[in-house]
Amino acid sequence: MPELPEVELVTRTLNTLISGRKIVGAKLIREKLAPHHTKAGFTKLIKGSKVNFAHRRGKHILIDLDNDRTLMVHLRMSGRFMLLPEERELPKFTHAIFDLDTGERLVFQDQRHFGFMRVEKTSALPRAKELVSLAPEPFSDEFSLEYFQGVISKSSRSLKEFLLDQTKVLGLGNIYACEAMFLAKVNPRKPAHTVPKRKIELLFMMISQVLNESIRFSKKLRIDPENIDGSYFGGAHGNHWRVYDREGEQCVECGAKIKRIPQGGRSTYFCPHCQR
DNA sequence: ACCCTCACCTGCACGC
DNA sequence: TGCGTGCAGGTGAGGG
Repeated sequence: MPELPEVELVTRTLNTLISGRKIVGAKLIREKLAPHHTKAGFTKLIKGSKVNFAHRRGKHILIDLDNDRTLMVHLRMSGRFMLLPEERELPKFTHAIFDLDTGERLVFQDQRHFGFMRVEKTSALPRAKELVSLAPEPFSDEFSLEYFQGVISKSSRSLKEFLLDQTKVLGLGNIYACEAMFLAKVNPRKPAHTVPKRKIELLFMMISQVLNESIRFSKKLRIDPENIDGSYFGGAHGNHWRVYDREGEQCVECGAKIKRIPQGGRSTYFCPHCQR
């Protein structure tokens, strides 16, 4: 489910809950969750290590262990972690379990089976194929207006599809892409390279704004360790989307009806009057 | 190198 | 009630 702010929240929560903990047991239940490993190999790489800290790159969660290994995790649509008491029954769709020295279990649960894990040498992380072609982090200096102008002017895809391409712009998903385009008053259907310069600048600022405001919002939330799924925005923030999931409702700016159109097999929500 | 479609899963909300 | 359809906050493979 998560986009960058949600992944950031999950990462921060994991850091609080499990850094410094020893992993006394690791079990891969659904082998396809970590297709690069066998069940036994997965256990061997992790068991007995201690968690140094959790960080992230884009929407990938990176859990550094003290044995020069990093557990890379992508939640995709429905992956989540749960820190459960020892005797608690395992939830449906539990695909991996990490036993901690506290007696608790960190469970990875994923209803749709899209999630992904891989253990990689920490020193080799920068070359990991999942990470190597990702765009710069949106809050880094490298993600500059000049960079953004450069990539947007080379893309002939629709603006919406361009914004979802993690090798061009990192961290947006379907919601924040729609929200950023709405704030910048840009038409999601226009080929990316035809967006006028002034709107590119505005869009660049709005990308930061939507990501930032959600991260700020997430810092006020109290996270349930038994449900670290990053879906808190849906509940607490759910009515605050400006256009996303508001088909047929009135635009908060002009009152026109919000439209939903398919783009790249997914729904784009926008105001046809404001975003021209 | 780019772009497009499909594939990966389950569950839920909807209309008939 | 049941069944079929479309949709869900993501990406990768494989084709052109």
